[in-house]
Amino acid sequence: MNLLEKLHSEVASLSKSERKVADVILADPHGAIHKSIATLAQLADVSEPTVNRFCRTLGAKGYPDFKLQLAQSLVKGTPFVNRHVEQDDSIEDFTGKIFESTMAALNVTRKHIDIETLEQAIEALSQAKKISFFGLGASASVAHDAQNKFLRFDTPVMFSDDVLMQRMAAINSGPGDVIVFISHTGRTKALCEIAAIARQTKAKVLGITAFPSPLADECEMVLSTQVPEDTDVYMPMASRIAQLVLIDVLITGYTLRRGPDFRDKLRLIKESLRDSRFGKVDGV
Amino acid sequence: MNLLEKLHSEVASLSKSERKVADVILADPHGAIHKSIATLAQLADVSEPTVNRFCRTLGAKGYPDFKLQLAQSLVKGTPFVNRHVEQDDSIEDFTGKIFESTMAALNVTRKHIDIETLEQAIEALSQAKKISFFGLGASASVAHDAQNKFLRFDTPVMFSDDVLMQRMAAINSGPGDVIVFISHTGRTKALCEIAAIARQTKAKVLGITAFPSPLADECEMVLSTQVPEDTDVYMPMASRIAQLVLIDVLITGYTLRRGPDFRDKLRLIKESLRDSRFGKVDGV
DNA sequence: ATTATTTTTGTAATTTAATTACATTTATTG
DNA sequence: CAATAAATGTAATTAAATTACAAAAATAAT
Repeated sequence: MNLLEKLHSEVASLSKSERKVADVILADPHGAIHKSIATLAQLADVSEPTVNRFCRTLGAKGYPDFKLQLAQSLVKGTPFVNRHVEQDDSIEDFTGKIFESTMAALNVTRKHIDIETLEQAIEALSQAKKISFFGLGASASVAHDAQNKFLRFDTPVMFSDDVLMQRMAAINSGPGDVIVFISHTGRTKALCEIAAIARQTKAKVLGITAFPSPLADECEMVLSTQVPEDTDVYMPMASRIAQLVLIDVLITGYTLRRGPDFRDKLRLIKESLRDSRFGKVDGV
Repeated sequence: MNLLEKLHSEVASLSKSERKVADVILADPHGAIHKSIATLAQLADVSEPTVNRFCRTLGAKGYPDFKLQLAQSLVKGTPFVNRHVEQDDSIEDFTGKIFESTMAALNVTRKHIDIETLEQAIEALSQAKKISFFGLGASASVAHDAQNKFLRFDTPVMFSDDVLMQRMAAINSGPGDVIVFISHTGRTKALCEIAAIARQTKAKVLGITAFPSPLADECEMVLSTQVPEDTDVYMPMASRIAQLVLIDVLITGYTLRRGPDFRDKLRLIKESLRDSRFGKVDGV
């Protein structure tokens, strides 16, 4: 709870003089942060120590600290809150909510990311003989995207959103191969079975999925993207974005691990794409 | 521009002693807001007036005002800064940078989003006889994802990452159809040509792409996702995320526009997927 | 109702912090 | 290598915040 909210909720329990101070501040919080304790005391018609005590009552160390906290609580935005879309939202409303929820999801994912697993995953990828990305439904496009990124390197990479193909590929994998399973829920039966098969071949199995979940159990390494989401009515949105950003992180780690000479190759690929574009070359 | 950003961008133009002050603050901005001018001067090994002058250089009224502004710019946890990944970054470092850059990109996109175009686009989609999503390379997976989302409704939807297929589909489109072109650069020649063809058929052409750009010129409606990015060495990451979130916004608008009875259908689809999963049903 | 006790508030003194004026040093240029 | 301008520091001044204590108000108990 920030200071301003606290102030609102505690005015009732303040003493008479302290409430006078609170009133002056609440009337113009933005102005208050530039007032000295003397000015504020005068405006509230109380003594300076009263203002000081008031600050301490609100949990601040003193008047300057109080102003600091007040200033911080006045910063507008209150972003990163996962608010649900309502039927009568205006376009601005739900657009803002979606962007904010997505950012909130990214924030949560970043905070809970397991660096150790990430390190293992990057290590495994950079030493892989072959890399595969498997996903179904909405997660298929995430897997597709991952393949697209890794296609720029010289390690063989495949992607599939077909259960039979995935099963066959899993059976034919072996030590040194990395198979990445992508799933929002981690509960898709077909994918769990395939992950189990893949593990028996001693291939490295990485899950980008919910934890805990049946799929996570089958994986050697798990990067968790569990994000609280309103999945009842709408479809997974924010969690899929989190998955994609995780893949961005993986590929960045992979690129860095492979060293600078590798980056020259990337530049070559970019140049080879130039002819298909109008002027000013850029990424795809 | 908040104080912290300003500080970052102006360190270069500061004098030697002032830069020492800046360094101390940048090393621990959160700590700085609780230091007195004397402590800070001591840490930076400069005199107190130097700190004071430093504050004025940054546009503050004095030291207390500077602290106030600094406190405010620290509220969001210092995200939203587009910092580049460096060769010797640790995993924590570049992970943080990627997440932050992505969030920064989303923030920029949200701010610059054209609500009017968005409204037109949602209107067009909800009345479409057929919806197509076209993209190439990395943007193909974005288009793929969009198709996946719209497949849950009763409007015919297609996706293609094949230039010939796209061309044929464009020729066979007509009034009432909506074709969405997705491209990071907006400079892919093949896609521009197809967009031009599509327009001649009187189909509604929506671009999710950079503006201004050759592709944007061919589109009736453009949702811009131009994001400053380090595209020289690595591949487009943040801008693709912005495109995906825009699609989330479009589909949310579409769903809301179609009304509550429509949402029951969504629930039916979800239930039909239940059998393919272990326990606790959820989105895909 | 009145006194004792606690709580609240204010006055004045003290301490701490920030700023100003001016001197000195350091860099810059002809 | 002067001469000038810019940058930095010292010391004095002013402003701000806090503390200690006393007075007043409110509450409780007899």
